[in-house]
Formats: sequence, structure tokens, C-alpha cells
Amino acid sequence: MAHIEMPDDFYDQTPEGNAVATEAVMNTIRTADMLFDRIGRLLRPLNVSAAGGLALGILRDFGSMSPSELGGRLIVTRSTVTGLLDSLERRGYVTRSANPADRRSVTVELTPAGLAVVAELRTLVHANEKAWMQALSDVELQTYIGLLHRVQDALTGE
Amino acid sequence: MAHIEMPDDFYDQTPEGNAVATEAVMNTIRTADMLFDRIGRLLRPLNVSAAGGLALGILRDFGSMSPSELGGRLIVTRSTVTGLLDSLERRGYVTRSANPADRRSVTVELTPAGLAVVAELRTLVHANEKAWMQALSDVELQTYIGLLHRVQDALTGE
DNA sequence: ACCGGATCGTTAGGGGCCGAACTATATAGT
DNA sequence: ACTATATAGTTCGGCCCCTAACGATCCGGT
Repeated sequence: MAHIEMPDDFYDQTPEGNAVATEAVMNTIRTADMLFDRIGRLLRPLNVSAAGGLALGILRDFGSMSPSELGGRLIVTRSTVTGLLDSLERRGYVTRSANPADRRSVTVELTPAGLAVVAELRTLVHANEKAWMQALSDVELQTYIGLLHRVQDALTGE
Repeated sequence: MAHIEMPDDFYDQTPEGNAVATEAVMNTIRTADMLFDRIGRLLRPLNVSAAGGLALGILRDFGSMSPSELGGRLIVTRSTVTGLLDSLERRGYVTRSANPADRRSVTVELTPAGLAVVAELRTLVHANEKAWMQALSDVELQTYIGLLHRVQDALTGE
């Protein structure tokens, strides 16, 4: 995304009236796309995807865990985690091992290479996130986060 | 997304300090995911995807156009549009026809079925967007949109 | 008239995400 | 103990998105 320019009148195409809510929704999605895209490009040299980087970070912060728990923290389904782990395992950043306590389960562990890449990744992402968000002052940033939470809460409560 | 609960301490796992920018970025992405997800579920009964619905709406508002132009308005690449049109054409909502003026190009046109579905889709989406965003007051909504634009501008200007 | 550089749509390949279905295993309840 | 149900991880099919590359076509400049 974010590689093609868009006409300024794009959002005014909702004759029915409530263009404001629509603009808010569309802009949220668009902004998120841009951010996700930027993070992906940032991490490309490290041979990690944006989602993969998040997963590695969680494993570093919380230690080894099952795919299910990882999915819970990433807020993605188990099937998504399977694919993510396949990719990370291929790259040598994590290992899957049997869990003796529950033979249905699996333990995901960071490899030394995975641990190393988390450190690089964190520095890179944090610096850039800070730079991107410097468009907003500290107060605005707090306001922004607060508004996002309110929207999320509204969506979560059905 | 948005089907799995997440620990409240998730965002505090950034010992380096700039957790605020990180939280803003993560929350933007998460909120957008939730919104996109909700729209997709909403349109499922109409046999249209969220992206497909957007495309149909653009075709209704601006009339027939080439895949490239459609991609420009959707802000996705031409190859993404190809896939989108394949899907919409399969469902009978659009047609592709040769463009006599430029034999490289193609004209995408809404079918009667496509036109009909846009009407339903619009009503449904607008009503729900309004409901979702009612978590914010009118003033807050304006503030929110303004902040999103500022972030987008910062990202767009490299 | 011609050639080289844009542009059109498509294809191939890589992720990310989902829901549904399946196997293996665990556990609750009788 | 035994059965019914729930859970773990995977697989499959589907959609969305991207980049890179390709053949076809168009166009500007010589």
C-alpha cells in the first residue's frame, strides 16, 4: 500500500451524509496499513516480517510458550500462528519441541539467532515509531491513544 | 482478529522507554484490524468482501474505469486489482471488456447485480460505521480524524 | 519509419489473516 | 472405567496485499 496517490475528493463520495464516520474508519485503516507497511520494509533487511518480529519480541519478553498462548498475545488465530512459526522456524529464529506435560501441545523457543535478531529489531522499530509519531505532540499522542482505546472498547463490547 | 483476549500488560514490555509511540502504532493497527474485520463480517451475507465492496462503491460513484484507475482510487497495486476483479467477476458483479482506444487496457463495468449490491452494502456499512464511531462525540471524531491525517502526512512525506 | 522507454494487465511467489474440519490427546462427569 | 466433550496444533481453502517480471501496446524523439 501507500504507493499510489489518491484524489482528495475520495471521501466525499458518500452522498447519504454520514461521511464523517466513514472517513474516520477509512483513515484508521489506511493509516494502519501505512504503518504496517513501513514496519515490514524496515525489518526486511533483518529477514523478518512485521508479524514475525512481533512474535519474536513476545517470546523474548515472556519466554517459551505454546502456539496457542502466542496466538493469544498476538491476537491472531492458532492457524495463523502455525504459518508464522513455519516461517520463523525456516529462518532459524525459533524451534518447536514436544511438551512432556501435554502431548497435544508444543513449546516454542527462541534460538540464539532469534534472540539476536530481536535486539536489532527492537532498536530499529522503536526509533522509527518514535520518528513517525513525532508528528504529534506528547499531549496529542495521549489523546490519540485514548481515542483509539475508546473505539476499540466500543468494538469489543459487541 | 479480535477473537482472542490479550493481557493488559502487553504494551509495557518495552523496557527501552518509548512505549508511548509503540502503543500508538500498535493500537492503530489493532483498531484498524478490528474495523476491517467487522466490515468483512457485515458484508459476508451479501457475498462481498470488504475490499470488493469498496471497489464496487468506487465503480458506482465514478463509473466504469480501467483496473489501473481503480487501483489508484483503492490505493492498491494493479496486481491486487487483478485478483479483486477476478473475484468480483466470478460473482457476477463486474465485467471486463476491451478498450478500443487502448488495446493494452480494459474497462471494468458494474453489472446490474453489482449495482444492486452496492445499494445494500452502502446502507449496511454506513449504519454500522456510524454506530461504531458513536463511542466518540462529534468533536472527538473531528479531533481523531485530524490526528490520523497528521500521522498519515508524516508517513507520506517519507 | 523506427526505436527505446513508459504503461497496461497479468502471472508467479511470498506473507498475513480468517473459518472450518481433522487427528491426537486431555479431562469432566457419570 | 468409560464416554462425552473440550482443547492443541495442523491443514485446507479463501481473501487481501505486495514485489518482480513478462508480453503487449503506446508514444516521444530522431
